Amino acid sequence: MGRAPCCDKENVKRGPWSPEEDAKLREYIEKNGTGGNWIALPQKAGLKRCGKSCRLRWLNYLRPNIKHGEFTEEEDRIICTLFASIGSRWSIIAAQLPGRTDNDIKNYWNTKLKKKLMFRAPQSQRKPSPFPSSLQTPPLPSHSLSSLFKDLASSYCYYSPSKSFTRFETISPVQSNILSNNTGLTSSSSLLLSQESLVSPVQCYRQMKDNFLSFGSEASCSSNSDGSCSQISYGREIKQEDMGLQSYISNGYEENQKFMISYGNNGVETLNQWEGEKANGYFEETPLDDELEAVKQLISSSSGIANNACNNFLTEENKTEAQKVMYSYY
DNA sequence: AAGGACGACAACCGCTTCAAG
DNA sequence: CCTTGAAGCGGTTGTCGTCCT
Repeated sequence: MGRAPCCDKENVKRGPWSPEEDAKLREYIEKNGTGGNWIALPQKAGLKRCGKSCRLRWLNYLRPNIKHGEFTEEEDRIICTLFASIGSRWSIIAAQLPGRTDNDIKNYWNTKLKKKLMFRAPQSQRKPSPFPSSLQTPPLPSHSLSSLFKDLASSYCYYSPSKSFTRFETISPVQSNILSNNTGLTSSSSLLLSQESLVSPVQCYRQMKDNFLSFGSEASCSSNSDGSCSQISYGREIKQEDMGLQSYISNGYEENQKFMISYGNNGVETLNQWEGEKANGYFEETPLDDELEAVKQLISSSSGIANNACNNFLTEENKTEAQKVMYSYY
């Protein structure tokens, strides 16, 4: 037996919303809220629309503080980075872009950003990284976890040059052991993460003081859309939206274990160098041009990185390559 | 000027998730 | 546990405007 339809399709209006309908919906919600029941809302609001349609209209268009129009370069970067990390999970990506809706971002990706990436100049035509080798991604074993962290590190480090970092948490002995045993990283390695670039896509970070985050340390938490941290959870209790990292945490670690902290020789040094260079907007990976070709192929194929990321989060070799290319996009 | 191609984006569809009973 | 139904989500389609021939 199939599910009953959410509304009587014969008697609901479809297609574009008129200004009158918008006004009715806005007025009703501003006065009464959604009441937690979108199905009943259209009738109460005097609209001949499906509840789902009302919800979409409100969330994507009428809701206060919705941002329309051009995406900024910073937003482009966020979208690219997160897409490379988590795939087409637009709602999560949207949560990192205040005022943008998942629909907006999805449309923007499909119509513009994807093409922009596809037609990106090959590396040979881009400016070289000015960073000392110590600041570039250190060599790591070709272990999948290492690749995961390496990629996440390069993306997050790269990608928030405007953020002011003021504090650094060094790795604990416990963390050191875990890193050594599981990722091949040494205790002196550290990972810098900025608040704006890392948050709900993985939702297993711990917010430290002063805009600093460590990744999935003893307490993980889920984030709100404003990036704040409200719900503390541990290891296996992380909810489904944590997806890839959740399964990674569950399978690869004991509960409450700490992991993932920083990169480079030591945190302070890395931080200082970072502070000194961040304004330049560098910090790019240096992929080969054939890697760019790889990501182009992934994008153009129907089973591209989005599907890979969703179906087999952060384990596909080709996605790792795709990430590198995307990170160096700017 | 006509009309076809294309791009942008709003809206819909149908599947999944989740919580309540 | 199981069932049910609302909400959430991502993929797809529809529509409209603009550009090009």
